[in-house]
Amino acid sequence: MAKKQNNSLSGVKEIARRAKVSIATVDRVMHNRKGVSEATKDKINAIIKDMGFQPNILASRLASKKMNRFLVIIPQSLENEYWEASEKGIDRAYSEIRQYGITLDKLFYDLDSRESFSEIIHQVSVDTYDGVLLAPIFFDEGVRFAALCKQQGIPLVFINSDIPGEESLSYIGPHLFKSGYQAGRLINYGLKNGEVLIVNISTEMDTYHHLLRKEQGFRAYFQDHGDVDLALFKLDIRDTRDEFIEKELHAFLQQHPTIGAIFVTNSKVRAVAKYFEKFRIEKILVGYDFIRENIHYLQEGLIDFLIGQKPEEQGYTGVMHLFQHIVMGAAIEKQNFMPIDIITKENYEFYRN
Amino acid sequence: MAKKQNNSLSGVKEIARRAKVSIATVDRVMHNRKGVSEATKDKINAIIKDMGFQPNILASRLASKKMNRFLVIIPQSLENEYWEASEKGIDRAYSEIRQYGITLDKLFYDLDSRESFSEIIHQVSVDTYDGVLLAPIFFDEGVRFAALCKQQGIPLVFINSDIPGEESLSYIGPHLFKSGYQAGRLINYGLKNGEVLIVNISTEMDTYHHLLRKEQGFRAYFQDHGDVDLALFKLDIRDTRDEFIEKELHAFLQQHPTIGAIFVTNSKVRAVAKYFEKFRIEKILVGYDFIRENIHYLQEGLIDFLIGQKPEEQGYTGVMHLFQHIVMGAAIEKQNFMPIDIITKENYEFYRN
DNA sequence: TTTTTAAACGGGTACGTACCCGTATTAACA
DNA sequence: TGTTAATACGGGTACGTACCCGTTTAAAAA
Repeated sequence: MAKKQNNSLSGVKEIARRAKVSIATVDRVMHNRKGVSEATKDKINAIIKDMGFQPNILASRLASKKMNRFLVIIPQSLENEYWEASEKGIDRAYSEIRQYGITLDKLFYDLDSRESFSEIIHQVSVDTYDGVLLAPIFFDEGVRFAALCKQQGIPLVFINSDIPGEESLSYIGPHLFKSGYQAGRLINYGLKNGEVLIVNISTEMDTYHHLLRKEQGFRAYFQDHGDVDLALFKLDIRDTRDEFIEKELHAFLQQHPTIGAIFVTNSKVRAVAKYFEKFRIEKILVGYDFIRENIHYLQEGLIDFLIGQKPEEQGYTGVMHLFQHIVMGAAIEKQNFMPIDIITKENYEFYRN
Repeated sequence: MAKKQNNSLSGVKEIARRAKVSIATVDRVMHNRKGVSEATKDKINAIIKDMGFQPNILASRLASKKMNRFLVIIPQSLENEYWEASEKGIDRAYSEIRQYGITLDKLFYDLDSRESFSEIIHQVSVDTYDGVLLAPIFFDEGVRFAALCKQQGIPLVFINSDIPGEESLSYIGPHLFKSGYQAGRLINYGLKNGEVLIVNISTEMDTYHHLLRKEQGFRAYFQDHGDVDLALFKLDIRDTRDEFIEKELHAFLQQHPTIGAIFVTNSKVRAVAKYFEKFRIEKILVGYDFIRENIHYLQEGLIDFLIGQKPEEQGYTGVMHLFQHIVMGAAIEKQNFMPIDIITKENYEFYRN
């Protein structure tokens, strides 16, 4: 069963023995510190390569006692299941790596307040951190913050939404355009007759911009499949209160009774489902995010498909990327798109966000 | 940036100081070894609880040098992408935990040969292992092996297919019935007219049994949704060669030209797609597994949906469960169903198996 | 040549825990 | 009371790596 190890022919000690130098010198080479002649450096590197030597991370972390500080800046998760999941993923990652000497600070901003974000990035001293995870909802401020990190040489990981041109360690999040494209397919596949309506529900301009990308993907699907010549209607709702949404929807659908399917570009699909329930409307309904109310309407059969964006995994992966890069010195994929998950009444119970 | 730790008010040393005993005694209590009086044991336990002490796993593993041996028994992955993925997941998990002093042996049997499996379980000395991961394709032999492990007190994890009544640490794999149910939904949602055909392609009885569970789920969907009164046809093909499959399919479809959708209960869906391609047939086609050929036909638009069973994750999770339980002493979920992933032409590029 | 100075390297200790081995303490029995 | 034997405990070393500090060696300057 559980036995003891035997090998003393591995590790830095063995390398030192083979190279006829001390452990300290091997160590210097491994961390490319100065104080080693080119000759011995080459010899040691050759031996390391030959042995396929992998340093013992346990011993390494134990001995170094190096502490790394990570900073996380995400929207408040209060009453927001999506960001709650994201934070959960962050916490899960943290619990796995804290024993490696990581500390993690979390800062939250208000999803509806650009100022709250601005405030945070002005108050925090980024240079006290070794890595930052950011959900850059607000574009301009995000750009400024990224520039700051770059200048300080601090690795920055984006989750949920990307700021393309900006330098960053990696992006982890959905491919908005293609998830909209996927929604197009799902609706086109099932639609027997009638027209299609796209609904954007948002008050903030920045978040609206994300919805537009999904809408573009959605429209692209129907353009690419012109065999079905279908009218695509669009409705922008600038208020997130249920009554307001209901009113706008109702007005629109009175005017366009032939609508057969609705695509809601975010998690507010629940409000549309609620409206459907109230007026006993049966249309194809597709929206976003694995959150309680949406799942409820999925069960009820009012929502046909939800597209999941894996916020939990985004948070987890984001922190892990920082860890892999900063602590383990590993190379990181620059673009890391989440899978476009299709959630239905039949498979939601097995779904992992 | 990266600084040093400061705390010397944690760890066994601090416990020893508070309890006015030596580190060795604290250690004895923590591993409940004998040689400690009840009084001091209680005192130390109280302090541990009070401090909320968590032993440093790094130091612990480093010092103990305890080796754990895991055994993995799965089908040969040669020319089988599904099991190839599974093995990849196992290897990924192994590479993450090997530094904790784990060694892992892999044994492979032939998916088409019950004897090859029988042979393995008779030759291996299970008692030299601390945990076993098994893909129990062959039912009876699986039962026997599970009994053996139970008798020896060795934790056993099943992946891919479960042996219900049997004692095991956990099961990790798909919910066959519900994945079939999901397929039913997908077909019913998209089917404009025509009838539905279920195709089982398998030569081995044991694997056929798994297909049956999916078929049952599929049928259940149509029973639960009687509003669509639809004929469900069924075709069993007992040979996995493409020509044979083509012939059987062709014969059947000549007789039943009104079939509008086909559900193939395993990864052999590629053969049906190939047939569709050859004869330029356009019907809804749903099948299983994220493997190269299937993806190809997905791209071509010949397969509409693939249901993924996450073999890579199954393998990974399986090994990790053993590790969590045996090394970390953590509690493990007994049932661990994989998500029922829906893969389409639009989202396959982001899919992770 | 001698002195200065930097480069190149080795010795040794520490990280937090595991566990061997030896000793002090106490109980049990002759 | 002395002897034995178990019980209770402490000292100390090891795990593999990091890194401080000191010493040797060689090159440059005097």
